Amino acid sequence: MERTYGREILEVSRKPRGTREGLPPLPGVEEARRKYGTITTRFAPAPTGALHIGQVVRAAMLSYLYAERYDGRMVLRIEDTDPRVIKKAYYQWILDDLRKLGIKWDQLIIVSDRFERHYEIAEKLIEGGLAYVCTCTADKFRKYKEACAECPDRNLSVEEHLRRWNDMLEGGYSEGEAVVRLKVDMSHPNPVLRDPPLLRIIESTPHPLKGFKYRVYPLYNFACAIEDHDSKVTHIIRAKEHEHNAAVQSEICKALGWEMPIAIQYGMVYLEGYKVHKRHIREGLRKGELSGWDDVRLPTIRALLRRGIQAEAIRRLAMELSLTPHDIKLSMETLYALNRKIVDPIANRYYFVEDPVKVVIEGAPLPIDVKIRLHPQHLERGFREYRFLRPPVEVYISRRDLEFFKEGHEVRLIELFNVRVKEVNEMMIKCTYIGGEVKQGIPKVHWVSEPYLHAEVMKPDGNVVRGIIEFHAQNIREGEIVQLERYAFARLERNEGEVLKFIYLHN
RNA sequence: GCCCCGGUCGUCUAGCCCGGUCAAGGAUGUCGGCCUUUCGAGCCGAGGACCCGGGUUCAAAUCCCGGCCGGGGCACCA
Repeated sequence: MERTYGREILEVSRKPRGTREGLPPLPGVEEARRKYGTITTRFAPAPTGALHIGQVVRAAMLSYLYAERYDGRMVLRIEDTDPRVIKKAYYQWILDDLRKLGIKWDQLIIVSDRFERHYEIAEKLIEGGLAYVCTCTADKFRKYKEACAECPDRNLSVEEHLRRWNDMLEGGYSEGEAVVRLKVDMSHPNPVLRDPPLLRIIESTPHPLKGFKYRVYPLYNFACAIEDHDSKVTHIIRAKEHEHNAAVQSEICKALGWEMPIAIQYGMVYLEGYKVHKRHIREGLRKGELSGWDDVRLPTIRALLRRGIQAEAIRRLAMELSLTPHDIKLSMETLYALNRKIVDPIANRYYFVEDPVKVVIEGAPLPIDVKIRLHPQHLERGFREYRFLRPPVEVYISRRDLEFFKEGHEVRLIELFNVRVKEVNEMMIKCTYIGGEVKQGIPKVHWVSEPYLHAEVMKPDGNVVRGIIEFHAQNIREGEIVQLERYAFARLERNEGEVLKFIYLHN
């Protein structure tokens, strides 16, 4: 008798193997639709600087893509609840950067417009005995927290706390002297749940939008709970640094009888070779080491766009990364690979020669006319045309290609003709013409001839490479991405007439 | 110290919930070849991973326990 251990019947055919098609499903979509009619995601940055790739590629992009996929809504919320760390300019930057990435939102909330609402909720919680005004110093409270002890204020009457709350609003307490806390449990195993703070006083720094109008400001968790609820957010997508915040928000919701949205905390995103902390960036900016938030050395959206990274590449990257819970070390190479495929068909080709070396060719059958395609797969875009009338024929090659120019060796000047190297010295290379037909098996080298233009390419490390570029490059529009053949893809940032200034994209 | 999360090719990811189809798929990078008047794109091929140890089971990448490693949090920041 044969015994089979395998399943005898292949019941359901399982999910297809291999590449995932699009985004994995979001949990709780059907339930959210039943309850709220549609799903709503949100992206809630603080205006503390320019958005960077790590922040955007998941939190922002996936919030948008999921909203789009499920035909839901996306809320963009500016978390401007700490006037000490935010700046006015960044509000607009956030909107601009997101728009350039093709991210569209259905509702924009500036949290500072909503403080009255926050006060209303705070008062409600205090009235219900669910929150209280604590006058411990931060230090002192930390001690209570460590000891799982309640602070004496906690059990004062509701009337007293209401009085204190009023004092907070009216100016009876100064910065640091009072804070509203949610009454949870001072001996909760998770320390963040031991009566977390909800609102605090900031009176010495004017708010960039509201000035000194308010002196009581909500903390992140309180603002999130209220704003997510009021704008009917069903799915929160954020990094796992917020894991414990989800628990706090859940407690706030519970106290208010609200339902907590589904919170998905994805793993940390580390960018290989970058320091993404805003602290580092601000420091570099202050010291003048960085030219701005769009400095090419930075992984900010502004810098990436400036270099020529396409919104579509970031979108594809987001799809690829999705919402996995483990930490990842993201390599820029992955982004470059995606971008390269997008940019390759659009980028016209030009010859750029870094650190030029002169090549003099004798014996060429003049005149010679050559037409070089702007793009190898798109003839319709036209040509770069050249005419050599009188001897000697002179071109420049890149010093990097010097290795091919050994006496007696043959080299093809791409799209021009083949030469044999006669003599190499410090100043120049002398060659003889040996035919125009494409010859296989010999090195092919690009070149630039007179009249040429000067070009500068700013590399990702901030260094500038200088060289010469063909005359036809003056047709490149500012902002256009081209391929400097056998060198790199680059974006023309400025055409200064005599000098073209490029930003290096990737090879 | 306390509270949490996670560990599949170098990297990113599929599979894990519902154990067998997985001697683990895709992408990227690497190497080789083709194509191409680019070191780009495209095409073909190669190499490359289930953290470790127990347990459950006929069968474990998948379930359970322990360990190890990585990460986050313990702000009157977000």
